[in-house]
Amino acid sequence: MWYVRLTLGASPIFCVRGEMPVSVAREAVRVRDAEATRKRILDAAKREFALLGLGGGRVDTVAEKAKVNKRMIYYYFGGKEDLFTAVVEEAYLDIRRAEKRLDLDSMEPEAAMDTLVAFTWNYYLKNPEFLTLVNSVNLHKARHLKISGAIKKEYPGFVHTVERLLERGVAKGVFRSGIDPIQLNITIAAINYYYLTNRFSGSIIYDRDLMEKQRLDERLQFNIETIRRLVRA
Amino acid sequence: MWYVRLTLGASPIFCVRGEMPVSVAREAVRVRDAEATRKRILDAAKREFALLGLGGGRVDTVAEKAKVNKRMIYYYFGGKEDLFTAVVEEAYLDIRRAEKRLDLDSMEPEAAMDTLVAFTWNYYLKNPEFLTLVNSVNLHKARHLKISGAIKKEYPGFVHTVERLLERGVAKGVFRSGIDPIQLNITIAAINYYYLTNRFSGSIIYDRDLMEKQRLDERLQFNIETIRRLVRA
Amino acid sequence: MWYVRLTLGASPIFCVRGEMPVSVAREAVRVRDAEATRKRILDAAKREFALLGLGGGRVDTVAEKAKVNKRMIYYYFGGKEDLFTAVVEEAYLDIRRAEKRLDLDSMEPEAAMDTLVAFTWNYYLKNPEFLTLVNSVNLHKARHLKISGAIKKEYPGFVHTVERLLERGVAKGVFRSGIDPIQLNITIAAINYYYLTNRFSGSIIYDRDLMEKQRLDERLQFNIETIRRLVRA
Amino acid sequence: MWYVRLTLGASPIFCVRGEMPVSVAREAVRVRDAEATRKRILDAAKREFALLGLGGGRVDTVAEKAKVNKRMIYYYFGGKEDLFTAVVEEAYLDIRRAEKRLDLDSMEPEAAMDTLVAFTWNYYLKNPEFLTLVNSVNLHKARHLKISGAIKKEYPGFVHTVERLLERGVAKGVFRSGIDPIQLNITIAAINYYYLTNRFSGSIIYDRDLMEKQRLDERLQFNIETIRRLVRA
DNA sequence: TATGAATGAGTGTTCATTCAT
DNA sequence: AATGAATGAACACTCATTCAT
Repeated sequence: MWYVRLTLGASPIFCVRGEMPVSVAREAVRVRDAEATRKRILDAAKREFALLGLGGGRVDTVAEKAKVNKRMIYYYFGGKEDLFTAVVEEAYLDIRRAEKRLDLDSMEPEAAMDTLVAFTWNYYLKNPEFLTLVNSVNLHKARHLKISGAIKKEYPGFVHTVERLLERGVAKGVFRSGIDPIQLNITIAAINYYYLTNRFSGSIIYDRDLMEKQRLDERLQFNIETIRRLVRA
Repeated sequence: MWYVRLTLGASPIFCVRGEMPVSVAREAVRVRDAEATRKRILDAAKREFALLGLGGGRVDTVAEKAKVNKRMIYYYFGGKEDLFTAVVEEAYLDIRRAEKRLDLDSMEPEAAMDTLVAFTWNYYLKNPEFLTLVNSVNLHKARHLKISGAIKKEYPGFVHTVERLLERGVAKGVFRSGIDPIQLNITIAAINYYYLTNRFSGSIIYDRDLMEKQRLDERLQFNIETIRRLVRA
Repeated sequence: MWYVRLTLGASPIFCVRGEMPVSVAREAVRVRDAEATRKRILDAAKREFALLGLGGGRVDTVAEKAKVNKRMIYYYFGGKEDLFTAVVEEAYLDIRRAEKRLDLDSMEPEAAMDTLVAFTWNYYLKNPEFLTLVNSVNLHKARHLKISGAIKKEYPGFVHTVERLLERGVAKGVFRSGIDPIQLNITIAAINYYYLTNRFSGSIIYDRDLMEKQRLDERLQFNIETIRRLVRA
Repeated sequence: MWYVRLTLGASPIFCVRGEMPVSVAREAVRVRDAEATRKRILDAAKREFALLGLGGGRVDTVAEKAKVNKRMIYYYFGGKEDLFTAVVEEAYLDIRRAEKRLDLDSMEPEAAMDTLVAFTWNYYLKNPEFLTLVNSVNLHKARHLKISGAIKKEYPGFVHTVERLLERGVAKGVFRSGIDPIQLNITIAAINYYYLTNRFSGSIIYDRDLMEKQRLDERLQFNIETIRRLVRA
């Protein structure tokens, strides 16, 4: 669509519009890439919401960070809350995709368990936005998680993987029986998550820089040991 | 406790105190009371910030909840962030005060350890605002915690208590040696905290109501067991 | 002057301009017009700040007077102080533009000097906002003037004009030599400015309506005479 | 008056009051000095309003500066505008009192005229608050000056002094006749006032520090010369 | 698909002023 | 004469969202 606007000084007088002749369009049209724009918005939003939460995050800032017109956020996502929902969904699917790549089924039970703990630790360490996003989700009572069907489909598979892992360990005689895979799963998440999400208050309370390289390595070992002792026969 | 204060205009002259006779208490009248107003604001703010975070919490709502004029918040606390700081400080001191009352030093090491886990669990369960406040503090990189000197004074004592507890267990031959009290402490907090703070997302992800009475009891037992196995010789 | 702009979406393609045919002008329609909105805000702000000063002027009132949404003031100017800065800059440039049109260089020195005094008087008389704006600027120690580069560029030219005027008068033998053009300039401004800016207190103090037509004419003559006597050989 | 207040914890229960027994009063009573308090408020207010104008000046700040309870301002002056009125009145009377001390009547006309110009210059230079106060008064169309009767009584005397001075000069043959004493008076004020009140914008516009010692001396000489030439026969 | 301009309801904060003692 | 606590209206400024092109 092209426009012809007639203005008197700075005041617009009238305006007509019509179809763009092909020859002009060829030269004038800027490359527009819907999927890339959507992705840029989503990435920017993840950073913004991770940094300031849903309440503190600003639509304007997201638009700036994504280098898109603010209007595009509404075009692609509908509104702030929907954008947040999309960010959360993507974050939850991302970690699940990474977990899938672990292929725990093909490892020995003990090694698989250590691997799972180490993976969780490293994922949280390298994707700290995930932690604050999960906190934000829970601050709002998971209202933004309920909507998403994709997540519900992905997660049972994961619990099942841990269940199989426990069963294989019991069969091999290295894990004790009767451990609830969900409780275990929560505990693995907990010991990694808490240390990192509360690293700021922790560093003050315990008067110790929890993010020093050596401290981090220590913590991972401590957590692996905690889970080993929890599951062993 | 009652007080009699003799003042000349506004200048205090002297003050005595004693037990309140019932007959007078009956007639107690609400008048201007700075300390009570301050407290009402602080309580309302704790609820508001716990519910919506620092970014989402509204000064107007705090004033409404506290039934005070909005201006009073600025009169007593200076501003929103300072109010949040005051809320956080009080929350951290509250849990510390409760911990102190446990008197772990007078218990056998094994019982003391179970007690500590159970106390942590129950405190979080009954004071869920504490969890969201801590999350908010960390979302803002503990900026609001740094200022407070009172907190820094209180906490080393707690770590020391756990340290003594571990030492006593080692001496008795029931705990293994070489456990870092801070790592242990973080783990105890983690396994209780994570389950409760992420109860909403957890209930969806695991398709299980994590807040059912029986589930809660189960989790406490699971956590006690986790720590027992972690520390035992 | 009219413009025809061809745009593809929002991207300008080409633009031509020419004289406006009357028939089209008649149908002129108000549409979205950034420049006009900006101008309306600036005009309203000038009136508001001139009336009540920077401290007393209200952003809300400016928005009302300009018939724009209050948000637009922040959109176009950033904030109250920046708006004031813009108002001040425009006011200073306006008087300079008017001074330029005088073309003192083409007049005989004596006439040019009288003209300059009369111009200053009449400009202040017809643009009383300028006087209060200058007062406001100085109340705030010219903080809002320092920023503007455009003003600094414009003013040396004016001093130079007066300098040339004095030189021509000296050469012609009608003005005495050794007069500092800046001191002269300040005095010309002073005798006109003071009478008008302090017209309210003056009318009370001297118990005389300083703004009566005859009084005003008298004052202009008095001022012309003052400067004549000051510069004459 | 003394008070006995009974409080339960922090909540006040009841309160009685009575006359202070003399023996206690002797020791407890703080010196209270109404006139001194009033003066402190007035001084603080003059500084505040001179600095920020009526719109920008804050009652709180005045109270702080005066080290009195804010309530006292209302007790002594009624309100902000009344306080401003009082400040303005005092400022106008102060300069009149100083002018009176000049005793121009006992000097030769030429010397008296120079003295008047120099006095005006020096008074403005040493009391810059007077200049901004006058500006503020006029910004508000002298609304705060109209009320005051004391001023109206004082000022005619001054005009009369200048009138006599002119007459004496004419009689002596050193001043020309026909000069309006009010116009002269305004001009004397103007050339001193404008330079100083607009010192900030002037220093930028003319790219010259108008407040340098030498510049100030120059200006005074320039002004004396201006008036000499204006009045001389 | 993309954009600059516009909006109304809020958001933290401050103001001059008054109350009760 | 003096004070600390309290108030409501207003303040500058920001928010998520929509309009018109």
